[in-house]
Amino acid sequence: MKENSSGKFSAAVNCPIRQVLDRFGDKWSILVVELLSGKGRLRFSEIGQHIGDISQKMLTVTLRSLESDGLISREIFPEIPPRVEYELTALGKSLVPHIESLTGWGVEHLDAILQNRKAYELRQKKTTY
Amino acid sequence: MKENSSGKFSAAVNCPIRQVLDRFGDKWSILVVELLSGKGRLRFSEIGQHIGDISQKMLTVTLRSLESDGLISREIFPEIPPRVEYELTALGKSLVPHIESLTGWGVEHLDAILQNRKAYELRQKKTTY
DNA sequence: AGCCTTACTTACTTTTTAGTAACAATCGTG
DNA sequence: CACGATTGTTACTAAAAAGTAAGTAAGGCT
Repeated sequence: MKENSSGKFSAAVNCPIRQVLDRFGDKWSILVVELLSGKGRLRFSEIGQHIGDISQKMLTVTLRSLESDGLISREIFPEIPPRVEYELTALGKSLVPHIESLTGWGVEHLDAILQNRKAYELRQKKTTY
Repeated sequence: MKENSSGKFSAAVNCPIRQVLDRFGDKWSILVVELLSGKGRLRFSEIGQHIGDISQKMLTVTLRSLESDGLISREIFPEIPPRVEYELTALGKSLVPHIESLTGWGVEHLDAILQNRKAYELRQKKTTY
């Protein structure tokens, strides 16, 4: 199953969906965007505390890539101990409703999905036996 | 940075956003849903050809998990060689607009993001030097 | 008898992603 | 003069995701 060699893409290779997924398919980016959307402006440690189980390393990595893409801004206060505050840029804010559209669907249909999964498992067991 | 022990979740642990990400953060699921949304009903090999660079294994895995969640249906035709056709269920179809909302944003802002990235790289080089 | 087809499955390897833990920088405080 | 506070970085490790390649089934065709 190889890439087709025509000039056009076969509905998938290098399509915009992939680029969005490559960017937001990671574990923390969308979570940080949503958090900053709800809380406004937060410092490094506050984001970590709100998320609860993110490591310092991944928080740094995630914030850097969001900053690099222009979705959040980073302000350093020259104090000791250091203080750094993050908030969504206009671009970041423009993304929020689209995330919430998706998570809204998730909330609405999560129960149905879990029930489907259970039913599927049962079907598998039956036919295996 | 540990999970907080209060009954409430700190805006993130076990929140719906994570469940959606856990489900659709993989490389192929959303792609398959979008494809079936556009093409209607497709057989296994056709999906593979349209996507272009998915392995048989990952296509099977992806289709199984989508089926298990009730997002797609699977019909086996008892022929030889075998024929199996997939299409979105009502639940799967209900997800499509939300995906397209997100990818629409991606298309609209991808250039800006790429430019931001470039500008960020340059800033890094300057201050490192 | 051997090859073709399609839709898988399985075992194994590689790649990617994330976690852990220790260290750096810097100044105020006890 | 060690310690704490905060925001990181770095090296190393573990785990998850994905890729590769070979095998399976079952009947039709030559």
